[in-house]
Amino acid sequence: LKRKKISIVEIAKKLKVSPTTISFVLNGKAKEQRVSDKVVKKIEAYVNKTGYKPNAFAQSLRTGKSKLIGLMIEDISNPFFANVARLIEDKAYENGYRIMYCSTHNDTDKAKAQIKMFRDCHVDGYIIAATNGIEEDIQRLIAENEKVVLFDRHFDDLKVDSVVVNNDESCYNAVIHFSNNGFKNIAFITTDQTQLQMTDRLNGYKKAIRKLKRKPFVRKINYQHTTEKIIDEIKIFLTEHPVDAVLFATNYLAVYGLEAIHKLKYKIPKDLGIIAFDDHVLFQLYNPPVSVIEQPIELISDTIISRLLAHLNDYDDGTTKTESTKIEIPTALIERKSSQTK
Amino acid sequence: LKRKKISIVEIAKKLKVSPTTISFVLNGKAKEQRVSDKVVKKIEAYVNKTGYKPNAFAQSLRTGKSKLIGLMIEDISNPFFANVARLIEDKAYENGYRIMYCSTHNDTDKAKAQIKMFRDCHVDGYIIAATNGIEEDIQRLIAENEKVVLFDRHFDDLKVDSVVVNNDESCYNAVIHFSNNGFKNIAFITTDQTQLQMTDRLNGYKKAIRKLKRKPFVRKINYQHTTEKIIDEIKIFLTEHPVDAVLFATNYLAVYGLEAIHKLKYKIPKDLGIIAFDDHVLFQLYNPPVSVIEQPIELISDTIISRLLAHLNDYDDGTTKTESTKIEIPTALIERKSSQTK
DNA sequence: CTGAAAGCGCTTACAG
DNA sequence: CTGAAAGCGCTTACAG
Repeated sequence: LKRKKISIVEIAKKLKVSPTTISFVLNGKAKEQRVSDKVVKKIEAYVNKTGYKPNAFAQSLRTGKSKLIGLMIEDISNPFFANVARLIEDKAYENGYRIMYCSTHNDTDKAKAQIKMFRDCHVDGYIIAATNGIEEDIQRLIAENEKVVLFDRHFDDLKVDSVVVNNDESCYNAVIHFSNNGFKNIAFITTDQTQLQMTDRLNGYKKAIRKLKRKPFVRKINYQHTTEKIIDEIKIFLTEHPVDAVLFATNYLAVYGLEAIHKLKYKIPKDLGIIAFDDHVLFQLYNPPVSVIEQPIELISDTIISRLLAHLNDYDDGTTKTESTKIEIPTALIERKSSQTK
Repeated sequence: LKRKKISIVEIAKKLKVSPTTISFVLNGKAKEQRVSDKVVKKIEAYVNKTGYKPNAFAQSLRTGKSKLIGLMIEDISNPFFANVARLIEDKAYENGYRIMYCSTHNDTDKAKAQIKMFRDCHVDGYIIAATNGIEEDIQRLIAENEKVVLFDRHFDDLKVDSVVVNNDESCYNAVIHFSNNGFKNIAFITTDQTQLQMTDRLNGYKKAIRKLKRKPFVRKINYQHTTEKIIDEIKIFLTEHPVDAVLFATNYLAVYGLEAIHKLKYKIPKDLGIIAFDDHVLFQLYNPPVSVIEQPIELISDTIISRLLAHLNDYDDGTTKTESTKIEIPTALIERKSSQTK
């Protein structure tokens, strides 16, 4: 019942040429193999007419390449990851690659299982927003000469491509911006996760506070807690400390923070200035609009996929070998109403 | 450099059995083929020790099955679709299937291209939240005996499994709930899209309004407009009509609506009652919390995947043939503060 | 109870 | 310029 797919051998018979010749034409080796123009035309005409597509399983089995890229992110419902995923997918497609997704929700076991899964699927390359505890697994991939690009988070002592933003400097600048706008007691609300990108953000905050000779106010929230509990914790923190500005280390913490502030009936920015790390559709809609440290998603995505493609092409050449490197991309501080002069 | 994957033939040599026997054991046909216990134990021990996984490309090439399901949704950043996707993926995994995603963003051309793409990838089954204009493409899949389950939207005259909620009745009930809580002039804000699930929602609203002998207030918003424009349009609609309650046909319209209401400085529910179709994390956080028509995501996901698996198993049997049917799943009206007695 | 052999649909050295 | 043949790693009739 199922429509039988036509094979290269059947086309060969019909066109009275060999499968070899067809394969050459299909893979752009017509010139190289000096296939006659007449034959090329004949084959191309037939393929266009019938819409013949080679069986990808047979190709992968034969060549050992899957034309598949494994993309591991934290959470597809986070707009940052959703957008990066979409942009990477588009660019990958243009280059003949397909994407296999997965979300880890910061679960180390899930991440480890997923890497195994990618391996079992013979992906040609890996793009990974790492969780804690998978350093060894990534180390193993590299040792086996797999093509890997990390992003959003990186490991300091791993010889691997990584694409990150300048977390440290971004937070430093945000605190200075608060200060320039008259805010004095500037707090930092972050998660209790020990991933490098989070500790970098904290370090940037601390550095600025030291520079300003101010008192630091840091609250680390347990990410596992329920929404309600997180909101409560932020409320309590804000009432117990004499702060007049808050830098939130992630967009979701800021969403919860806005709710806490609303419940406390604090006015933004009069009672409390706000900046969030990472944009969110709400921050533009909110009243007043919320200032953010914006990550340049397109540049990040382009950089990731370009690096990976470079490595993937290495493999074909055998001669060249792209060096692995850490690429730091600058953020932009979008100054909306929530952090303007009191 | 790349770690060479071990093959079934090499294992066969090492274990001094035939590849056939290993294949039987791996595919659970040991009993059926009366492979001796001793040999089964030997093979299983080796497989567990080495973590051998058969090459999926070779399997697919040989069997003609990919163990892949194509999942087409509107937008992965919409929490409804994100959650459905995650639940379906989990259930599919348990049954040995992997998922290939794509988002259509309601673009007919993209949807058509994606169906082709799924075909080229030899997916065993299709789960589709249809856009307009792909009725023929789905019709063609069915004609070719592909396994298809539609969800969220359906086509009336297509003989295909579809899993939808009772859009009509849900909106009817929401309007009646407004009325029972003392709201009189109840508006419906929806999109200008003509998909069946949207027109069903409108019909439910109209039916209730007729039943209540009230005046209908309907505003259809162009979904292509910018966020700012949509908010403006809602503001204008609310000021120009004497309404005291609004039922929003989608969660995103309600998010924009809340912003419009905020700008108008209307109090909820005193000045305006609110109900949204489909939940959203904000609606629980909002002050006051927003009543919603909740779609039972887990039941929906389970139903979709169960139906598809049933069809997929049909194919193996050859004898049974699961009948296609439309399954309507009831929603629940979550009564939060925003629609309570004025 | 077990194994040798064919074949899924490609690509690629190799021969001419 | 073109084609016959081997082989990627499986599964499955078939033979014993």
